[in-house]
Amino acid sequence: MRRTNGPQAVVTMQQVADRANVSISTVSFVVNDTKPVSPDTRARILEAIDELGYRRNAAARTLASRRSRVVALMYPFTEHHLSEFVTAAATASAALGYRLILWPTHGDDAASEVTSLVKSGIADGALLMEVKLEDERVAMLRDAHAPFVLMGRTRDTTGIDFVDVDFETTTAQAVAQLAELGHRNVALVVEDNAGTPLAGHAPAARTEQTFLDEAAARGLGHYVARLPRGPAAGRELVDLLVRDAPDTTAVISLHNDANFGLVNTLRHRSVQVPRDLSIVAICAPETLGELCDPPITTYPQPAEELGRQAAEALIARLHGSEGVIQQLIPCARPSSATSIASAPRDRPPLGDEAQ
Amino acid sequence: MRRTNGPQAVVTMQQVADRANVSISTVSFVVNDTKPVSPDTRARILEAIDELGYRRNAAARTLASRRSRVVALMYPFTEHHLSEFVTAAATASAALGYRLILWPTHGDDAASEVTSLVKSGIADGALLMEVKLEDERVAMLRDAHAPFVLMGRTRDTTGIDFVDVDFETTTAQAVAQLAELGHRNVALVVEDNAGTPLAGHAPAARTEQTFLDEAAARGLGHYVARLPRGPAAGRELVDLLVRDAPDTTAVISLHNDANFGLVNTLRHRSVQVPRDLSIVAICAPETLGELCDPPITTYPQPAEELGRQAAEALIARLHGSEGVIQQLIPCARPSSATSIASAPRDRPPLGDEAQ
DNA sequence: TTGTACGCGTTATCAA
DNA sequence: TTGATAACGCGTACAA
Repeated sequence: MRRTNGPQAVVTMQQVADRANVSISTVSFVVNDTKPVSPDTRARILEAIDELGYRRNAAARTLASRRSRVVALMYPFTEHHLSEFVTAAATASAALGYRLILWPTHGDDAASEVTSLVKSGIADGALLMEVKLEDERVAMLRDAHAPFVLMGRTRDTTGIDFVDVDFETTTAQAVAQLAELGHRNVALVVEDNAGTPLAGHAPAARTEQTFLDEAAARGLGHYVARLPRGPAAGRELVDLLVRDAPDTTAVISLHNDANFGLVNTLRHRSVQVPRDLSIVAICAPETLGELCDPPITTYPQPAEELGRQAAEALIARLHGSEGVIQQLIPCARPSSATSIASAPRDRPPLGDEAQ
Repeated sequence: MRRTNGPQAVVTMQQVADRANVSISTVSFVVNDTKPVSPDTRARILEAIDELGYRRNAAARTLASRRSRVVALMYPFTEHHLSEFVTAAATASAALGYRLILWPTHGDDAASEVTSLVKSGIADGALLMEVKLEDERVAMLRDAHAPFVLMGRTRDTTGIDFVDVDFETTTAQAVAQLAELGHRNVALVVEDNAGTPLAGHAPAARTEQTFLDEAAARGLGHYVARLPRGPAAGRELVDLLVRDAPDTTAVISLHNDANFGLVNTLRHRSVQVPRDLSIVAICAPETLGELCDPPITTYPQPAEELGRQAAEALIARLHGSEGVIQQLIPCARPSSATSIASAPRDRPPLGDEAQ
C-alpha cells in the first residue's frame, strides 16, 4: 500500500540482506523456500525480517516471476447479490496465497474487459459468474490462453473447466419426491431474464429442460411459468396457475422472489399449504424458506462449496494441473418438509376455492 | 493474466516504440498523457498500439510508479451478504481506473492482515466494512500511513475519513413519524451481535441511542429488543413484546431477519398490521419490505450511494485531496406507508387478543 | 551453501 | 517535442 510521505519507508530484500550479513539472493531463498539455506543463516535472516517488518513487494514479485497470484471474479455489474460464494471464493483463494479481485462488467463491454484483464497481467486467471448458455467470454479467454473456471456452464462444455450446481439432479429429485407423494400435475417457476443482461443464463434453461423431461417420463401434467424478478412474481404466479394450470397440486420454484408472494397470495385465497398445494424451492439461500409462512421446504444452494471449489480448481490449474475439471454439485436434501405433503384428493381447481 | 505457454507473448512498450519509430519514453507520454506529443507521432503510436494489441503491464506500472491503482475492501469473512455496496464500490473504482480486491479477514488476525496489506504494496488504500465502535484496524492503518475510508464509523471519528448511513437522522425521522401518528409506546429491535465476530458494530448502538434520546424527548414509552440473526427473531420479538412491553403500538426494526417472522407471528395472533400495531423498517434492502405480508414500510438503505461515495472518497484521497471526508447519508423516505397508521385507541395489551 | 548480475516492463528525471 | 537511462524490488541462472 502506498504511504503518504511519512517516516515509513518500504523495506526491501536488500535491507534484510544487509542486516543479516548475507546476499539478497539468500534472503530470497529463505523467503520463497526455493533453495536450502543453513540453519543459522536462515535464523539470522528470519530475525532481520522480523525486526525490519519486511514483506515481499507484490508488484516486484509479479514482474519478476510473471505471476500475479491474483484471480479475478468476472460478473455482470447488474448482479447485486454477490452472495456467499464470493466470500467463499475469496477465502479459499487467500488460503492458497491468492487474492480475489472483483471485475464487474457491463453486458456489452465484456469483450474489452476480457482483453484488458488478460493483457494487463493483473490476474493469473479468472472465475466467471453468471455464465450464459452461449458465453462470449469463454472463446475470448481461451483464445488468449488465459486460464479460467466457470461458476456455471455453457451449453457446450467440451474441454472447459467448470464448477456448477447440479440443477439436473436436484430438479429430478424434486420431481421424484413429488411424484412419490402422488402429485400428478406439477408446475415450475423460474426467473425470466429475457431483455435483461442475464438473458441466456443457464440455470433456468437447464432446470426447465430437466423438469419437462422428468415430468414427461412420469406421465405428469406440467406447467412452466417464467417470471421476472421482483416482489410481484409470487402473485403473478398464482394468477397464471389459476388461469392456465388450475389442477396443479405442487410447485417447484427456482425463483427466490416469488416464494414469498406465492405463499402469501395462497393464504389470501384460502389455499392451504401443503394441504392443497405443495411447494418446494430448489437452489435457494438456506434460510430463505424459513422466512416464509408457512416455511418453504428448500433444497439449499451449495454456495460456499461452489465458491470454494471453483477457486481451488482455478488455482490448481494455475499450478499446472492437467485434465479438465468439471464438477457438478447437487443441492443438499431439504432439512424439513413443512411445505410438501401427499397430493390432495378431489381438490377443486385453483381459483374455485371459497374466498 | 499469465498465459499458458502459447503463441501469445506479452507486448511491451518497447515493441510499440520500435514499430512507431519512436523511443519508449514517447510511447509512455502518449499512453499516460503525461507530456505533449505532436499529432502525427501520436497517431503513429496509437496505430502501433492498436495493431499490436498493446496494454500497459500492471505490475511494471506499479513497481515504477509506486502506485498499484488497487483498493482493498476489508471485511470479516463471516459476513456472507456482500450486498449492493460492494458492487457499487467496485464499479465506481473501475470508472476511476482502479480495481477492487476482496480482503476477507478473520476477527482475530485482522492485525496481520492489515500489516500484509500495507506492506505488500498490493493496494494503495482500503475500504473498511463492518466497522466497530472501537476498531483496531483504524489505528493500525493510521500508524502505517495507509490511506483508508470507513464504510461506517468508529466512536471517535476525529480526523478519520468515513462514509456512513445516517442512522441518527433516519431513526429520529422514524420516531417523529410515529409520534405524529399518536403512538405513545414504541419499540426498537436491533441485531444482537454479542459473541459474534461483529460484536461492537456500530449501527445497532447508534440507532439504539438515538431511539432512546428521541423517545425520551417526546415522552414516549420505549422498549429495545436485541435479538440474534435468524428466522426465529420475529417470533421471539413478539414474545418479548407480549411479556415486557404489551402496550407497544409501533415497532421500528433494524433487524432484517425479524421482519418476516414479526408480521407472520402477529397474523397468527390476530394482531392486525397496521390497525393494531405499526411497523417500520429502517436501513433495510429496498425490496425486503414488499416481500412481507402485509408489506412493511421501509426507509431503504442507501447501499449503492454509500458504496460509490466510499470508493470515490478513497480515490480522491489517494489523488492527494486534503481535508477530512465525513459523509453521512440518510436513508430515503419510505415510498409507501402500508404498515404504519395512527395509533389505535383502547387496544388491549399485546397477548390479550382473541386467538 | 552462498553470492553476482541480469532481466521483468514501466515511470520519471534529465538532457538534447 | 523527443530520447537515453536510471531506478522500482524481486527471481533466478550461473558462478564461486
